[in-house]
Amino acid sequence: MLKEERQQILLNEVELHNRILLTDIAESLDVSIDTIRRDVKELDAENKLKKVHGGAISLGFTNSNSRNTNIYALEEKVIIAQKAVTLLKDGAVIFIDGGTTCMELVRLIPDNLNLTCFTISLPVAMELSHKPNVTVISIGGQISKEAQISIGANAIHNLSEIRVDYSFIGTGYVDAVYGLTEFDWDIVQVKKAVIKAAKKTVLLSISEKLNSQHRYKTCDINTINTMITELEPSDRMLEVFRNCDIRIL
Amino acid sequence: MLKEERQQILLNEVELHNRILLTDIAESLDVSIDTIRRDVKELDAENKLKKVHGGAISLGFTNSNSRNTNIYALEEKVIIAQKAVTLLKDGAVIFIDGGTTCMELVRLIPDNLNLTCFTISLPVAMELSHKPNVTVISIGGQISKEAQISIGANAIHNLSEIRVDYSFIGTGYVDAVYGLTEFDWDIVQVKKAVIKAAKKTVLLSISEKLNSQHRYKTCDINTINTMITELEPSDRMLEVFRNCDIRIL
DNA sequence: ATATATTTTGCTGTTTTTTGCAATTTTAAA
DNA sequence: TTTAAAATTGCAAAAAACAGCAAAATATAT
Repeated sequence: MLKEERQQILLNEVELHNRILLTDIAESLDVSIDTIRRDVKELDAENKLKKVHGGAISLGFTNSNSRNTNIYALEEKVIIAQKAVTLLKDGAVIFIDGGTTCMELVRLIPDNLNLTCFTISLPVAMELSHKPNVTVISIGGQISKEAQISIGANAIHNLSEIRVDYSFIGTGYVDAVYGLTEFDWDIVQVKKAVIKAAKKTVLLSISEKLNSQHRYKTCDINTINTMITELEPSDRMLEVFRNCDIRIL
Repeated sequence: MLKEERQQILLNEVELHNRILLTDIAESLDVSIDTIRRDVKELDAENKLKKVHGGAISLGFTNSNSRNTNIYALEEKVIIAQKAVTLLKDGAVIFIDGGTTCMELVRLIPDNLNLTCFTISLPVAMELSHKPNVTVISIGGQISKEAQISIGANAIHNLSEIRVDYSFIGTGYVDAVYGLTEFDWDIVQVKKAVIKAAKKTVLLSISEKLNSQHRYKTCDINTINTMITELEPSDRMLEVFRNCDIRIL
């Protein structure tokens, strides 16, 4: 295999998942980890990606949620997404939030599934548009440069005029007592509108975010109808949430 | 075997597989590896492929795979985009259409320029969101899978409520007599709304599209205030347009 | 046709690049 | 703090590139 090939595969993987683990790539390409490490170092020097401890992340991703995002959590997010797709019924009308976990959900939507999807996220809309049987409706508004989602009064107004079966949302922080919270005020406002626009709200959150909180509150925990984490529903970490009238997958 | 023959086989292989290994080719053509090495060196010098350690890769290898930049008529589109950026004034409020030519315009927007940009295109919105001093507003609506732009009643309604200084638009076909035309009815409707929303409309079009027409009409040619092609304004191909009260760049 | 020049090709030894390994240092998580 | 994973460094083996040379093939001139 040519070096260029390998590096191209690296870039594709980074672009696809926003992040890679050196060990995973080394194993799947059957080369030593040192080789991958050197490749990543070169690509970083060429400004094609950003090297981080243990892996690499895409450039567009560096400034966005760097502190909020753990490159190791890819597997967890895929597990969550796999659970979430089981909720999708043919012909459903749903909303999909931005964020990497929701993005994994979108990638796992089977090609034969008929859906109508609303979203505020530009990357999600782009990815959805490749699904042949999904009708995509983008919610317009001012674009948040960090999150690449529509925010502001216009987005909220547009959301006020729709009603979907399910909303699949992410959150910055979640806690049984303080509910869903965010770092950013504008994002909270949009999320509130998203929740209001849905008959049922499904929260996708890696366990790492459980029992954490921040400045601004999106909603109480019992506003959420279903919570999906990568943990087993019986995990004792989820005990506090089990008393909140939430279905846990 | 003739040298030219061998080099043509090399190029075909590169085109077909995007990459070749010198050892493989040498073996399958039953010549020494040095010969292949020399061939590749020549072809590289002629810019027919790119020589790398151990083999060769096709010229578009790095670009085409990572970014989906359509290299078709790229040169011309960059020239057009360069002319278009000169129209951008600090603090302007503009609309940018979808399409590869408009995408090039976005890429050339200088980082220090303050702008407010409306767009119906998902890729344009994504690219714009990387510009630090550009406020991006995405016009929502149903997403056209082919064009990756918002179409439909909602998009048109949203456009009806804005008024920008300049609209930069592309078109499928343009003709002095038949005006701007498209293959797709829905896209025509959105473009009409875009033009209505702008004080001045700037058409970006490669010369290849001049004097071509299709089924559905967006607008008359004199609705356009400025037309930008990659040709010199004095080019005789533009003569027919010069009588239409259009500024030609 | 013959001799000469030019190009092409394969071979040899040398240099460079790539890659994997081991020892050590650094980093980050418990 | 402790500990495990990851990064770094130096090194050596293997693969590839390179330069120079000579033989073979082709072209050109006499």
